[in-house]
Amino acid sequence: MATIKDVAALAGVSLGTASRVLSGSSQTSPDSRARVTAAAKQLNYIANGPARSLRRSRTDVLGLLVSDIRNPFFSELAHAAEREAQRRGYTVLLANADEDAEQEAAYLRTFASQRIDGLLIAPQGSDVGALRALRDSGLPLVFVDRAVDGLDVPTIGTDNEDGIRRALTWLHEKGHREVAFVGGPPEVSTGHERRAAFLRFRDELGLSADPRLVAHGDFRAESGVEATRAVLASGARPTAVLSADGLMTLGVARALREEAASELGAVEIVSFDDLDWFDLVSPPISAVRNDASAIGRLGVEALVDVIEGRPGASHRVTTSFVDRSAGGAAGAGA
Amino acid sequence: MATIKDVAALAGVSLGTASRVLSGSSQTSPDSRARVTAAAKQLNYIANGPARSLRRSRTDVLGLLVSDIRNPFFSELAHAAEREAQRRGYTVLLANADEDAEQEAAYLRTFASQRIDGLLIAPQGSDVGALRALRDSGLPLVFVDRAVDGLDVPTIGTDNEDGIRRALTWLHEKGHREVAFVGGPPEVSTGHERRAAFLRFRDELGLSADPRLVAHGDFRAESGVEATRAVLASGARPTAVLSADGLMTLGVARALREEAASELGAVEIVSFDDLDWFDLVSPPISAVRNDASAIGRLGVEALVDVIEGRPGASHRVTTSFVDRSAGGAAGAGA
DNA sequence: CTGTTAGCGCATTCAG
DNA sequence: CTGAATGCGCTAACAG
Repeated sequence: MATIKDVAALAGVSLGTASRVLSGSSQTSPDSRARVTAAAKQLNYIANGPARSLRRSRTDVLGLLVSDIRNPFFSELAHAAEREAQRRGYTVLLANADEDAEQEAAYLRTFASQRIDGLLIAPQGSDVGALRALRDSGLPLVFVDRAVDGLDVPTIGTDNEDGIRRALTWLHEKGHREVAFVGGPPEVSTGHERRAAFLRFRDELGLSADPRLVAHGDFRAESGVEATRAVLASGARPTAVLSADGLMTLGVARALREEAASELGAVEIVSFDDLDWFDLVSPPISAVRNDASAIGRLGVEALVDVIEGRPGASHRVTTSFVDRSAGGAAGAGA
Repeated sequence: MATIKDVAALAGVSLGTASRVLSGSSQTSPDSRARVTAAAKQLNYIANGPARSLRRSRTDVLGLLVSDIRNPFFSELAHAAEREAQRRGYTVLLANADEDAEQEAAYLRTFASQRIDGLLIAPQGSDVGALRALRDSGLPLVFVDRAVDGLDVPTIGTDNEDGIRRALTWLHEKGHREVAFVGGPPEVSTGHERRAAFLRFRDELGLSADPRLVAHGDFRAESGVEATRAVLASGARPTAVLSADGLMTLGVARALREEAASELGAVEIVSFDDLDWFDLVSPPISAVRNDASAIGRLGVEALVDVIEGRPGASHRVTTSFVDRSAGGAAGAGA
């Protein structure tokens, strides 16, 4: 691999001049510019990133630590974050905690060692200490999707309460009174917030407060199956299920399908997170649209702000409701 | 951030000794070991990756450049690759070409600059020159999912011909004669191979050779809609559609659903790539199971082999067929 | 505008 | 087994 020294030699200029031309950091004569550029092209020169990072003490790399890359919500978020980062001159290093606190910790170390310029993270909620240490060590940090109590870090999340309100109001209007809730893990902020909102609006709307209607999983499909089975096994007979996560909705649908074969009628499903196949099942699944792209984009924006010394803004992205029921205006928002 | 110098000073040893203890590269006395370890912990020392990389001229990072991170096939592949890499002591830097040759080229440069130890790539098929240059520059390379002609690089792909054969044989046995094919872009190896296999087995089985039954998209959902509409608009009346990609299958299903409302009966869908919601639509979608996890795993294995000087083995992962039709033994493999 | 020089933090030589 | 010294490739002073 050619180094900048080779380029300088071939161009017949000093190392410093070559560096200035290649990084465009300061004025150079048209002549040197031409010769260095030509030499670089001829040698197929590509700057050595680690050396550059060592010297500049920045990497132009952002880390993105998601909870589960196979969850469409996060792959969408990652995609949007990557686009936005590239637009701003950063590269994104993506890592997957797989809903596992230990892996999260391991990647936190890896990122710290790589000396990334900033980290976008959907925290599992467990190791507040590690996150605080990272933040205190000066690493710009922004939370996406999930928040962590007691840490003053910009957070871009969804307005969970509002989303749940839309879903329950809609169910209530459609006449449902026995609504089951399949929530996420209570130790994760989204799990907790959505559950709290469910309980609150359930009561406000006068829906059944039967505790057997409430279950929770871990944001993975299989747990949606299990939670739904648990609700049904308890003897409760919901007419609708509100699932707090898109992947879990898959499990809910599958579990209801199993049961439908035996005894139950059609149970309505409403999902927090809109997946692209929800219009294809029957009955179609209505959903709270959770804007992963916006969260990814705003997350990068806030992170770059922090990196560049500006205050990073927190956001609560608002949701909309997609009514896919027979009478509903499919795709209608707000 | 504490440096190794700080650690050495606090431990009362020389920089060299501290380095030896921390990297375990050579024998050290129990005494120094204890003191250095303690000092490192006290200072919350995390080695500076760029400096380390510069000195060792390796990064312990593998690049993974996928075609589309929102395609479940690739998020599954990425997940498996990441697990396998971690198991072998590497970190994966994941990037998304978004089915775009220019982005692919941009990330190729970024990776080269980062001096990653090796690259796993699902090539778009276009810039053979850039890939050859990379390979010739000495970067260990392995292709996943897609191959590139004329480049001697280990390739882990699916046995496309076999998969298409399974699908068509099954359709033939179910009595279908008018089978439409929604393929991928012919310039991508998987697009080309699956199309060629379709044509071949279509003729061998004596299925309709009506050219209006063949269309192609770009491996994204929307193109599946368009290709299906095009087939139907041509006046052809397929009784089944074979889609060459999971995301496109989503589009195929959506387009057929639209049409079904107006005039068509139920058209059977078979998909190359099995998505997790295929059992939930009616009629359910049968599929060729394309083992993304195996490809990711074997890809990392081959890449690490190349990095460590061993020859990297190419593989054709075999498929199985998931029969979800009324009479079919759902989940049956082979 | 340009050449020269000094490190960034670390692993690794070379002497002890 | 350890300390001292060297340089990986690059950018950013510092003088001209």
